[in-house]
Amino acid sequence: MTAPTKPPHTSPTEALPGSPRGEIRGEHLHSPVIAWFDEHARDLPWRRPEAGAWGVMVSEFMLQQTPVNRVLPVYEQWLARWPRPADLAKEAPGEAVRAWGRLGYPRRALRLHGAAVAITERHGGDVPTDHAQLLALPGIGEYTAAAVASFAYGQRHAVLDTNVRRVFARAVIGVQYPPNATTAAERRLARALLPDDERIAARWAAASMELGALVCTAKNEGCNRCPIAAQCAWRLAGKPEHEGPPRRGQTYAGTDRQVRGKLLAVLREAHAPVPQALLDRVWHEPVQRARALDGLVADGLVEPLPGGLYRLPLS
DNA sequence: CATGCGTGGTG
DNA sequence: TCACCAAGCAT
Repeated sequence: MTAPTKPPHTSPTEALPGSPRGEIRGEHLHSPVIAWFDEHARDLPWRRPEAGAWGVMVSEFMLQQTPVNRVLPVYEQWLARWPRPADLAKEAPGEAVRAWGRLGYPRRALRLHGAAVAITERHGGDVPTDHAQLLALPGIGEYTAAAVASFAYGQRHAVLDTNVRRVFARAVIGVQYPPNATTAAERRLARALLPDDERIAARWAAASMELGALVCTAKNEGCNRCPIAAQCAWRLAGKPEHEGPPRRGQTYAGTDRQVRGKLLAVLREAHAPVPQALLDRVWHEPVQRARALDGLVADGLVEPLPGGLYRLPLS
């Protein structure tokens, strides 16, 4: 459940900026943000009651690094085809990869399939409610475990995604962007800001995330629409620009990732084993091409067959 | 803890 | 145009 070997911190509120006497527990943020959420929350299918925990979990996998608009149609197909974890667990993993389409990072499809198998075997086919059990599933990390427990089951967890981190960085810390990697100080802050009441905490988690997604965006932030603009430390400081080294951008053109994407696209479209010669056409450079294909096989995304044939994995 | 991992939209 | 970005995870 809780992290085992954490040295006792001094005062949990000691390191909170703008919290001279530790009275910052978020009361001045909760009400306006939740009220804003009640008014402006998007009507997303995984937020409807009928989505259930499985719907929430599928959406969270798909939303890991992929925008909502591209997730929506795939999510609908996925839930219609595999309405319960056991339905997906029965399929070959390659079918999950195929149905993933062009969402990107297809290892997520493999992990979601693996999670469905584990849920079927270990949890009687029901998405576990326990945070630690969620965390133990493939493809579920700190964020997703908290998100499923909070959104699907209404539990009280600090849900710290990139949107929330940005909202906290601005509203509380007073800087434009959060650190590259999530820090202990951010986790501490998120826990300190979590409302005591379980139901309100779950609402707060969704609301603060939505605020970061719709208003407190990375670029072109909409302070004029922000319910906590009056209390925002960053805005009050005159919205200073991010200092320090620019965060490393993700190059793509010419990388193995691009080659892997092209190879997998061929295999997704094929419904019979594909000869090597067909895969060779996607990339001119043989060394990189071979490395990319080997990587896909090593990741379990591609299954090699005798005779130089390849397909999406049957097992 | 820095890297690798897809894809398409956008200013 | 092209760099940057979008609800992370595993290693």
